[in-house]
Amino acid sequence: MPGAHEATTVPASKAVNGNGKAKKSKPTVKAEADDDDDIPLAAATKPKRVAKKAKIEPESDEEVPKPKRKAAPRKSKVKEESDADHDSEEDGGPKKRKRSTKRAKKEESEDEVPDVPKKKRVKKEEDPEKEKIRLRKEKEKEERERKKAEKIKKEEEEAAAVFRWWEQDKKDNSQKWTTLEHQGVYFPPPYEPLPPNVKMIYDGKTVDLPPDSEEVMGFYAALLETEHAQDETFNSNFFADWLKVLGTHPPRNSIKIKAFDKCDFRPVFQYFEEEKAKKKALTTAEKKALKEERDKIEAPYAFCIIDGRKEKVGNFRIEPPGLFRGRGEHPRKGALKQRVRPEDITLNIGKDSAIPKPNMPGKWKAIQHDNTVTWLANWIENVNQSHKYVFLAAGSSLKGQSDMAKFEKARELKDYVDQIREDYTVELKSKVMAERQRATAMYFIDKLALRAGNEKGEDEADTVGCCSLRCEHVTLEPPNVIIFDFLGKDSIRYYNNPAVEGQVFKNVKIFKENKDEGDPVFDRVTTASLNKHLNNQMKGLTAKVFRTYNASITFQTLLDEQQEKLKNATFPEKMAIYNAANRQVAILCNHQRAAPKTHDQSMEKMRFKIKGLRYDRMKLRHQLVALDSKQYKKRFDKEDEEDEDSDIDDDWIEDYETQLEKVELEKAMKKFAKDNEKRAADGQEALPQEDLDTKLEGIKTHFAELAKERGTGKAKGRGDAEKVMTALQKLEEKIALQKSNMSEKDKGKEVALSTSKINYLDPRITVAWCKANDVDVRKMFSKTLMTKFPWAMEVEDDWKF
DNA sequence: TCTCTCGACTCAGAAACTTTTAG
DNA sequence: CCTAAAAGTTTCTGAGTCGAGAG
Repeated sequence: MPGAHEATTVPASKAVNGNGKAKKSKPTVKAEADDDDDIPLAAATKPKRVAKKAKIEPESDEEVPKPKRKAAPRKSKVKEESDADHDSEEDGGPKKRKRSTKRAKKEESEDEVPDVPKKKRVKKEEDPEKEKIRLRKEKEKEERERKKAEKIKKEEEEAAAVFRWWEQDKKDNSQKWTTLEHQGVYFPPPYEPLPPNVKMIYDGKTVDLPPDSEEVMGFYAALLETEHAQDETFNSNFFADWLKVLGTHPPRNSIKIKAFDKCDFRPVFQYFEEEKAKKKALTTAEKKALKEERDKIEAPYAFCIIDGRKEKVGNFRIEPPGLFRGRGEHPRKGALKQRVRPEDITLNIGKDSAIPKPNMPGKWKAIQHDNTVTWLANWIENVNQSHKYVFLAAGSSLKGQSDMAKFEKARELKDYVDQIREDYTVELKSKVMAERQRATAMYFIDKLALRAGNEKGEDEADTVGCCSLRCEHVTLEPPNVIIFDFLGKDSIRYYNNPAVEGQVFKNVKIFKENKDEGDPVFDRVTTASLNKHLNNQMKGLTAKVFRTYNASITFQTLLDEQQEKLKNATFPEKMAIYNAANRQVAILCNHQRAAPKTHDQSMEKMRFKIKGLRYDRMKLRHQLVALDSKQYKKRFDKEDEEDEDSDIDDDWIEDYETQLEKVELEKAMKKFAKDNEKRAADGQEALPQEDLDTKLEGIKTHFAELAKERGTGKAKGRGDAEKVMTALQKLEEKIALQKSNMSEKDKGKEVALSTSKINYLDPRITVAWCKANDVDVRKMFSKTLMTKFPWAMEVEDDWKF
């Protein structure tokens, strides 16, 4: 790879290596196009060096994003107080928190149980049956509420129990722990052979496989109706690996498996489906019992003791064997991922800690006591020889610390970013090709939030990032648009056509000259060289810091811009504003998801619903015409109205009304039947049939009237014009809301918000925003996020990124 | 020096599972 | 109120980034 890479870069490399005469390959066309190109080399480099120095002493105070500490005025005190009552937790105040929280917790949890049984005696008059039902319901409701409250209490307790590392002064970071105890890893249960009647078929004959080869066959059978089974690479990798297993574990009924096409895995697939259905059919209680049992077995593995504190372990379950599911065009997808055994695993544990015993036969590969790393166990996976680790959970102190450090580093960039931008803007015109390329790459990383883009091997999917972009990935569209179209991380397509600065456009044009589609755009830049340069500009700065910085600063800015709208907003409105900002960041970072399978369908549903609302609105308008046509004319523009509702024609109305009528008739009948059932159960006489008949007749008459109104532009009024106006108003709002919901939903169908929320948005932005706008943070952060970000929860409402 | 490889960590979307909402 | 579907959350594990050290 490296060799090939070098070989393809001839023209540009010559240009640069020539150093003094670097110019020579460039020429001609563009020389006259950009005059600024001939700044002498010395001049181009010198100011940069000066600038660099200046940067290291952070004397530069003139950055733009200045809205720091005092920017936002305190939000209304009143609100803060009034909503504080339910969470006594949070207003414990910063000072006494440490001691008091723990104690308070205990007390609360103790005296919380007794106050439950209170509803017991209720008037026993009226209908005893009804009374019973009512009682039961109330109890259930109480129960639910109690559970909810308990859950919240528990959560708060857990929160109170976390080690408040962010209040300590942090020191040396190279040592990650002093003592470390843990239970090792949890191996999945051994393979259980299929029941004897479940067999795959080869060339029309059932195959009697021994467990080892049957297991691998089952891995594939389970995927029969997924995309994987349609993939040639996947199939051939699977088949090759399975044949190897079959070599040592051949069918017991001496069938020779040779051709993939002759394999029929369907019976096994069907068996799996049945098992799945059985599992799904279990009652809630049964499922719960199973889960409890599992949790009990796993409990010892779920926590470790680090420096004397109990903390959660992340992925202590060893990955079960299966078929490797690489993303995109991964050449190894479908390969057999073998069962991991104790012999594969190295444990990292404290010197004085007891060595755990594996939960399956075998001995650990090795035991080490390296406290400069954070992992508890590691092994090398057989498909790509990649290292796998067991780490602590996201909410642990170790992870929390580095997470916070990441955001602090990104915030530090605020103080440098202006200078850095200035520098690379100058370097965009550098005579030194390497510098010019680097500056251009930095421009993309900064403006477009591209990833660094390391080199990749032959045995991986062909994806790229900034530094590894190839000519085929960027298309120039004069005067200044660059079209990016490439597969990035996880083979997710990045497509964007930003207008760029003229110099950047020119540069890319130069970089692409005399190269083939498959040649790198930046042949003189590597992620290592780029990061080295960035580190010179700011200690600890790397390409990925820009992504964090840009995501968070964008988010903060967007939220700040919406501040006005938030003043009197309802909760859903606030939520919408927050999510809109979140979405914009996700788009910047190109975080995608597969559109939900049911998306189109649910869009159609919404559209239909809105049309129904518009029908209702039309009827109301027609009522108004009948009641007070002057008022109507005053309020509505006939043209507009007809325009928007042009799809509501008489045919559609007829269909719709027929449908409505049918539904209503059915509803009435159902209700009648149900009422009678109930009465029968209560020993009462059934309602007379004519009750129903009258009702049905009424409905029919109503719809007959509607049918008559069709096309007249008028409708029978109910109530006065005033009332109709009010109803109309409400309906308008409802329609607008539904429409906006629909368009938001559609816009967001392929955008994944979660990735940025978890990894890129400084949680303190959210916490401060929630405090300032009187929103419960738990509405914006799921439980896991809450436990992931304990360090962010105490910022003031005016905190800014 | 510079490049290459290894190791350890963050970040990524899909799948599985759970809770909420709609009908 | 009950069920089914949708929405939301958590788990899973693959795919990146990037520093360090060897050659």
